[in-house]
Amino acid sequence: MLDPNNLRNDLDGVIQQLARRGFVFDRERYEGLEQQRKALQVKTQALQNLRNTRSKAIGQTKAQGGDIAPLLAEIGDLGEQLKNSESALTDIQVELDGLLAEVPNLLDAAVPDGKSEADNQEVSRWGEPRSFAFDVKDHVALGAGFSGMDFERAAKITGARFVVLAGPLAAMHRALIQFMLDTHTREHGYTEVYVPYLVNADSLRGTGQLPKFEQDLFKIENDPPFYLIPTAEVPVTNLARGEILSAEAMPKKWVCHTPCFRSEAGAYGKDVRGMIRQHQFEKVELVQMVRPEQSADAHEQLTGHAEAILQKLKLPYRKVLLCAGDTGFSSAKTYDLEVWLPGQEAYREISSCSHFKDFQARRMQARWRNPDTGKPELVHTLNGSGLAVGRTLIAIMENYQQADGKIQVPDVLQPYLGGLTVLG
RNA sequence: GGAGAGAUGGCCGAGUGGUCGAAGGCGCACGCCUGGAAAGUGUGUAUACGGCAACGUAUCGAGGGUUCGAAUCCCUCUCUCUCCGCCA
Repeated sequence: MLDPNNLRNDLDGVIQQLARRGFVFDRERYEGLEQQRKALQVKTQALQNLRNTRSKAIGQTKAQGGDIAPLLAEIGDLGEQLKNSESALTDIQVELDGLLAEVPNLLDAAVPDGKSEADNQEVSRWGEPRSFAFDVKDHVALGAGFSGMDFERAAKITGARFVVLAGPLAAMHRALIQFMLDTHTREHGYTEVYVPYLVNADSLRGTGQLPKFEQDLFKIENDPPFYLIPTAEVPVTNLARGEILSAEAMPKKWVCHTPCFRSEAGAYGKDVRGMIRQHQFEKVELVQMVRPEQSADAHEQLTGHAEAILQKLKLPYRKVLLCAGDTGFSSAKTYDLEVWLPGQEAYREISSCSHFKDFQARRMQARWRNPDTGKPELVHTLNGSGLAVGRTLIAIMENYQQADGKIQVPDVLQPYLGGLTVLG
């Protein structure tokens, strides 16, 4: 949610900034609603004031043993008027909230212009893509080679865009989760949390998936409805919803492993081969809640924490700053980390690290008490994948493959696999 | 799933129709006292919206209702706790 004061004071500026995303702000509707809101609010409060003073007078008169009949007569249809005014005000506010809930965050000044992925800005590269003396296979072919990756059976059990992993691949998948969690908790200062995988609508509104992106979610009929989490960002960030954190408790740094569920509506035909785009996948997520003045630094650090995993696994990657058109709804600034996939001869997204500033915090009312002012203020939230586990598995398979179709185990993972050095 | 008890400010806790945004205590902040500290003592101590301000309005788990007036009465829901059942 944008700062309502910002909208009132600098509407032109806000509209201009939103245009960078290609978002068209309905100025006329907003101004109309805002005007009505103001008028109705003033009117409603005046009526409430009248009711309060009259009622108080009745109370006093009664306490003194006076006759309240004339006072009661004076009230007339005040109650009716007030009720009408209040409900009109509520209607306007609901409409206004609905309008504002679908407005994306303002972009950070550093975000480059652009419409799509093609306009993203490469910031840096790490590692050298390996050259192979044999024909490289992609992860699907490699997985089929030792029967560790089975899409047919997954389709039988459930449907398209699911996978069954078996044997050493399943073990490495698990080892990766463990390795990532250990690294972030032991070396980067995060606190591990375990959270629900089903969340309510308020949580999704808090982080920005609702109301606009319901089609991307799996919804469970329940009263009230539950949703399968599309990312741990939702339950973890919402830990602070409606709370006021003490200054000493900041910054909050949480790491959380969860499965993630995405309906991938609108992604038909995209990445249909293999494990790149699934309805269910595992992710280790980093979430931070920091003081506003520290959030820019925290964003760089958090991205570095995700990079550290790729570096320890010796996987070549590049860091990309997303352009205006490719930056997500709630984010002010996003870095993607893209890992090199020899099977595709391309860098593919494996982590997305976003800085939301106070956009999510305002939706959630996640605050901290600023010792300088003594007042509660909105926190800044950040998160990033550290990393997407399935895609990391793929990257290891493709980058560490041997001519015989077997896969070397990265050094850092060997302790997690009982010293195993080769899969296959 | 069955039975019962609850939800009030940072915390504890009073308050069953009127001047209650809410007694009292704890905590916290500032001051007094002190050589310094403890104790004692004084004052202050929620959030949001509107307003330049004075101030006004709302909020006692949430939503609805009754009433001139609701923390207090009624209805629905949510959550917490206790006991029974069931289960990993």
